[in-house]
Amino acid sequence: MTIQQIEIYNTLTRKKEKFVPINPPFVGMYVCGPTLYSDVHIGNCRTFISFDLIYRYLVHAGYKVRYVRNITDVGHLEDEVAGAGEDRIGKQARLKKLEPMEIIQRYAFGFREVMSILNILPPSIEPTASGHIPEQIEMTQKIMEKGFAYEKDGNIYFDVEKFSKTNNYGILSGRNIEDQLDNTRTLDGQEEKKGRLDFALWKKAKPEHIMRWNSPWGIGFPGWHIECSAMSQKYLGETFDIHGGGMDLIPTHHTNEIAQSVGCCGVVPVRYWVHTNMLTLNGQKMSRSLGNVFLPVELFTGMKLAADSPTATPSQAKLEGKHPLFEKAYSPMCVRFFILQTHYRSTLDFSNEALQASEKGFERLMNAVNTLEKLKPSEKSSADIKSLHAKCYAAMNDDFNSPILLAHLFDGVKIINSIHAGTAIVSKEDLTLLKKTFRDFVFDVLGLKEEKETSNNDELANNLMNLVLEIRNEAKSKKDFSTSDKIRDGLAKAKISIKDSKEGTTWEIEN
RNA sequence: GGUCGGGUGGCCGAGCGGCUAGGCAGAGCUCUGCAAAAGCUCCUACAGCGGUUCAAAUCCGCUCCCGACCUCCA
Repeated sequence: MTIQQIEIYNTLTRKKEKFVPINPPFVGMYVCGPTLYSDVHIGNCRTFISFDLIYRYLVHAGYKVRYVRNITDVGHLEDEVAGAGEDRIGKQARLKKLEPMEIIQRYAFGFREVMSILNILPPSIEPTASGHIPEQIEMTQKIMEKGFAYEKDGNIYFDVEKFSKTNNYGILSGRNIEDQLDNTRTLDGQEEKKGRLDFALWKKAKPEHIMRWNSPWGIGFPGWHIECSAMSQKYLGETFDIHGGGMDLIPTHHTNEIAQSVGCCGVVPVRYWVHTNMLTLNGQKMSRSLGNVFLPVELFTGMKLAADSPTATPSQAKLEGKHPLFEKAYSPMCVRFFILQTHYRSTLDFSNEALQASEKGFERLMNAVNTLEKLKPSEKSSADIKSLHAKCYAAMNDDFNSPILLAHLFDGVKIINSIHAGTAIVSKEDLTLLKKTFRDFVFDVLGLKEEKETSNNDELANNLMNLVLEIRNEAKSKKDFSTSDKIRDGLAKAKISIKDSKEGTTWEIEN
């Protein structure tokens, strides 16, 4: 396998660049993972699906990827402004009388289950912030030694204005620091910080704050951005290839990550910054603060999570009633397909209509994948399979353009169906390539998988269906169509659909 | 208010100077006892107004709408 030449859109330069890893064929990729103070919503899932696509393609393209995706579990401040000094995880722990780590464990379990259901591959390393407190303290110390941070009553703040005198603080967001400082918006509780853009590296814990660790500056907990800098550096080095996350992280989280790393080590931490766009609902970003989020389990079932459900983990959630947003349940692979039909840098608006279109499209694609296995080769080909194969790579090489890839695969679907219908032919060699193309791209790269219950593994069902279909075919051959239609209608009521073809009758269970 | 990104056919979504994706829906035809599936054909759009160019959905300017970020958020 030759390594593909990939172009990646780099937020740093605002254009597509040739992807050249620091130490080929090795690639270091860090993606900001979930903050486990609540359940992941489907908007979060979009980001993880996008990076799963990128990870899968890099691996498929021949790279040896170390993919690090963190879990933030130290409890970021919920309401520093009002002086509450209580983190979200700690707050829930008190209210529900649970240990903080008990809550983390539950959300982590649910998160991993949802990832698995969506066929998102686990990263190479999934480090937790709470497991890397010493690294974060050490990094904070280094930043202080370099003079880019100051202490104030047990809190350590990063000095953005000082940093910006020798560095371009807004290099990622494209904002200049004067504009940001001039921002008329006023925030309360800023008196501790020297500058309004300064951010905490370490926070002193109030007595009621449950998640706490010892540090050179007293009992406290790490700031909101330091864990990603510390953990990426630990596992990928001071400078690594790709750093990703949702684009809402650009102006603050990632901007501060760069400042921390540069402030600590004097080198830029990341070569390619990759950002995914948001999932919207009626044109509005799905977010917790807007309250327009829905959960994967609700989408997969079309049901509403019960108010007293102890968890939103799909396998354990308690559901009640139809979800007002969904006309029906949408399967995980339908959702994945829906997301992959849009480029990762575009916003994607959720709607029943769009989801149902994806459902049909996904089914058509998977039917063709199955048909492909039954095709017989001919002497030569009437379609250009090599070109199709090349176009699939070209699409992915162009900034992981999955919608274009799918468009090409659907061209392939037409070819497959035409061959099956006898209006096109393929050579043996081309058929092998066509099969490889579909297997590689549909399963390995796009990460789609068959969801239909393959009836073959249920001997009882198979035997029964064979008998029923045999009776129906006998009736048909006697032109006893009322009997044959009665069988078909009866099966349809039992959610079993059948299709007559030249090779015989096939059946499947509708989802 | 500042910064950034958008407005594409009935819907979803690519493209980002010439070759006018793809999916879904709709119409007709073929196949079929009828369905379903599949094949063929049709429906040909780029917010508005100017400009640059032999050529613009694609570049430039203005206008109108929408969104994101500036405060935790994928």
